[in-house]
Amino acid sequence: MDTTYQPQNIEQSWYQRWEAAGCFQPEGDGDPFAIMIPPPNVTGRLHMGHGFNNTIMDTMIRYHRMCGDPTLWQPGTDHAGIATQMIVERQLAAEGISRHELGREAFLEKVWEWKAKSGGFITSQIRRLGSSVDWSRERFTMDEGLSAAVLEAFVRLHEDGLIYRGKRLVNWDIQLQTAISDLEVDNVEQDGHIWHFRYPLAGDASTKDGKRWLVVATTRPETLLGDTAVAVHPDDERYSDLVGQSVQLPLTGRLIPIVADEHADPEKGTGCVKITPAHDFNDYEVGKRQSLMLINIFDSHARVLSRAQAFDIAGQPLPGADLDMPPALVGLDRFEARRAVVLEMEQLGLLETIEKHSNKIPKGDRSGVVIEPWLTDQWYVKASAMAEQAMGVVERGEIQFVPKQYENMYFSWMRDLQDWCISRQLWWGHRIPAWYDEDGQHYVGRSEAEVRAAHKLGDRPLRQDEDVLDTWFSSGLWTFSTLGWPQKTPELEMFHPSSVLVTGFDIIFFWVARMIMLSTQLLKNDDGTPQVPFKTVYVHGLVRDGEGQKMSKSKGNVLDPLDIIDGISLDDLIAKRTEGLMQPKLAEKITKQTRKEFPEGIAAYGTDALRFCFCSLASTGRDINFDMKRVEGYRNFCNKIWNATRFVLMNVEGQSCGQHGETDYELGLAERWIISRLQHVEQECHKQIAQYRFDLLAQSLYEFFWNEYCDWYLELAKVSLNNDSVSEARKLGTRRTLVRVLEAGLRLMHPVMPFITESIWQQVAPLAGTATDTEALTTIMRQPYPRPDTSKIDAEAEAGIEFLKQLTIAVRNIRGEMNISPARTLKVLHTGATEQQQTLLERVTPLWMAMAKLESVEPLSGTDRPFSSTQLVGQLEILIPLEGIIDMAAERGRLEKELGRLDQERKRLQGKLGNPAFADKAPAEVVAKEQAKLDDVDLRHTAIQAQIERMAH
RNA sequence: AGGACCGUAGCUCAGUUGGUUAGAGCGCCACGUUGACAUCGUGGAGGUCACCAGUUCGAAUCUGGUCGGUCCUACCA
Repeated sequence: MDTTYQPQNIEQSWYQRWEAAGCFQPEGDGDPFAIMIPPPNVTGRLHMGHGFNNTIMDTMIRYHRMCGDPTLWQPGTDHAGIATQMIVERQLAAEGISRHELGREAFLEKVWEWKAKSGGFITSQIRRLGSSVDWSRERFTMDEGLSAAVLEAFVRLHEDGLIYRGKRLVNWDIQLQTAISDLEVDNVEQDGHIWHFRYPLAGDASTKDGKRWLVVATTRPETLLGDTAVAVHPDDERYSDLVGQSVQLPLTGRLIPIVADEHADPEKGTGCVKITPAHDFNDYEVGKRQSLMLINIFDSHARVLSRAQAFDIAGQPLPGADLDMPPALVGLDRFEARRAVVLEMEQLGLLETIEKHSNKIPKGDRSGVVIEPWLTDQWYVKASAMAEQAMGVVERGEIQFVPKQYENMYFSWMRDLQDWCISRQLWWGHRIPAWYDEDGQHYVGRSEAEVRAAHKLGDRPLRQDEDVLDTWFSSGLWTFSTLGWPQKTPELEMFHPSSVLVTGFDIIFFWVARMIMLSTQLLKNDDGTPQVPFKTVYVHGLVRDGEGQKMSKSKGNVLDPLDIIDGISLDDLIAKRTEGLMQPKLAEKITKQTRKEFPEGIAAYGTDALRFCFCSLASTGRDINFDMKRVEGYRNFCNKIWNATRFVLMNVEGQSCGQHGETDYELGLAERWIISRLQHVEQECHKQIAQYRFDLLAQSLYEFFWNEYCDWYLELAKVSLNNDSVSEARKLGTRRTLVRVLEAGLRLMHPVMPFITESIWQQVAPLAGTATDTEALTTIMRQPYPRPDTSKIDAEAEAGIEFLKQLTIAVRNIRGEMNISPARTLKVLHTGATEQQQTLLERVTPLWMAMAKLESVEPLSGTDRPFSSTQLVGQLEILIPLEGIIDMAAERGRLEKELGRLDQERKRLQGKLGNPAFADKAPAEVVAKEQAKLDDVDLRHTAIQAQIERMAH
């Protein structure tokens, strides 16, 4: 073995061997355990969030597999409709081609080409993370099978009346030329203005204060052209007599009604609101209530139409009511139109004031352009009934959120859920299975043939809907479409509902909620109740950089997990971070910042260290601030494991360590102790995995292996192995324990650190007598996860070694503080041992002498105390004679410092115990505990006081 | 505006049902290499648990408030 841990030498080959041997496929006949991977974008790249997420999932998966459960980790990717189409369009644009020139079919071919080219990238990255997914079951949302599931789901939901088509206001992305859902809109704070306009009253009406106009305020003057009413509050007395009258809409001359509607807030502005139902979501609602006409003034690029289109509130065209737009405005885009309208109004003397105002503007999360509420025909999923069902399963605990607080988030979103717009005006995606006849009637079915047959359409010309479905529609079926639904497959039977979904809170709405709705709607349990997609949702935080900033390309602080695994030079990292920026001028800043953050680039830490780090960060918080120093620390931990193994192997080489079932061994106190500690850590691991506390799992493993096994047991083992007076049976016991505890420890750590544990285990297992050769590949992956054996918990050994540790630390403390060289052996005297301590002391003295490098240990005889530095272990006082060794002043200083500490502690305890309220009301147990503390402090205090006095003479 | 979460050592974070001398890693200081490991060992320094009030014998922990931070939802005509 190398003297240091070199991850690159051990990681790559093992993954291939596992995969080739089929180790990732479900096996066994316990309780099935399944995780469906949140499908990443097929053409995407791995980021830290994936790294984190995969680590958590793989840890659970490997754990359950080792526990013997049939374990499925279902991998796959989604087609990311908008994102992928955008990439390919951009590539075409670079060649000066638009997708429309290419045509739909040729364009889709290009997309498939791109998918073929780049689609394997992310899956190879997942392999590098060590994720033990079942690749033989890999799925893609555009696969035939999953497409069939999408088709079936659409048709069934339509049959159940849960999918409908309608002309409604949608979030229209004018750049991408498609509708998007509410969730794909970001509201961005922006400085703007509010314009106050006069709308002249029609006829001879006037307001109560004698004005011949109403004043309305707006942030979007251009929508004036589409106004179809002015609203006032029903209880607003200022305008009550005007309700039912009209205003004459400037620029168009149209008469529009004054209506009474709760939407108008008398407190705000003048209390009058212009209503543009075809270009504002609130106004649309007013329009529904007041049966107003809808007037659409824009084309799909939000340019003013020459002739605005009128609809009734149901979306039926009112051709007679169409109207010409002011010629000067025709063809202007919405922002040009805004300026033009304001200018015009000003010239007409109808502009009252302009106020500065900051408000939130809806922007498309992909395109970044301002979203236009626009009237279009779209397909919708009805939310209400499904939402109720989806809330029910969570209320009843059929699905549990971990941490529980996310249930609130889920419920609050579900409670006022809008219908989900699922159609997209894209080409890349699942085409909507609807066909139209010449009259515009639509028919939904699994195929054109089915539609024709079902509706007796003969050979009438039909054309299929051009649009595709929202990617999240297919992702929403993921837990069961990947298992073969709508077929009744054995996998579906066995692994659905899946066990746990692991995801960040940021996609609870996008994905989690929709999966729950679609699964409960489409799948039923044997008793007919709705079937959930998973039983638990483990929600983790988002990985941020060391400063707590969100990682993003434009901030230039993204990290690729593979660069932490393999390392990267500063120059390469800068190149990576500044490549393909949306705003090239950021490059300089990013370069500077990266130089500062990683002056040496990033070292190669290996997958296991990174994974251990991710686990250690998986606490319950919402933000995970990633710190490279911690990865380094866990790389060092790997090195520790590596070198401890080297030590064990060196010490058992060529000698028996009980691997052939030998029974002629004896276990000493140290052996019994470490075996006992192993049972504790095993208990802890099961517990922490069960409660999803991977941070505490990591902590337990780290502490056991480093602070107990390495720091103490290995040192104690040296004492046994290097001592001629120790019997061969005891030495055998030591070697046996060294190997077996290591072997169990490797299995314990394997779910978190698959590579190092496997490569070491291959060497250790035969020595522990646990490896079997019955399988094609003998691997730690298929070994049982250690289960604690409580009969091996040994309180006596734990007390003994605990005592030894205290004795040893006491001597080390004196050495440290007195600056006594570790090379110098010391004579130690002791006095005041209780009977129990005396017994223990006798047992551990040989170990103590070796651990603390002592020349002799003897009881203090007579009343003559030599000048000594002293330490107390309970009642036992240990003395290290000072003569010729210690600086008297230093010792005095040390003692006085300790005395001061004890003084304070004594005061605190005396105060507490002297308070009758405490003594009377606190449980006797607690009082006794405090009293014992005080006794101990008193004892120490007296002893140190005495020592100081002795030094004074 | 409403809601959620958070504020613990210089940094990144643990801290179970209230009962510890408030912990870990990193960083810092001192000392230390004839072999498991300097990717190391030993010892040490470092905290008014954001602040205020309350409940309690006892609060980092429970309650209310203040301040600071993050995020979500809604609205801003």
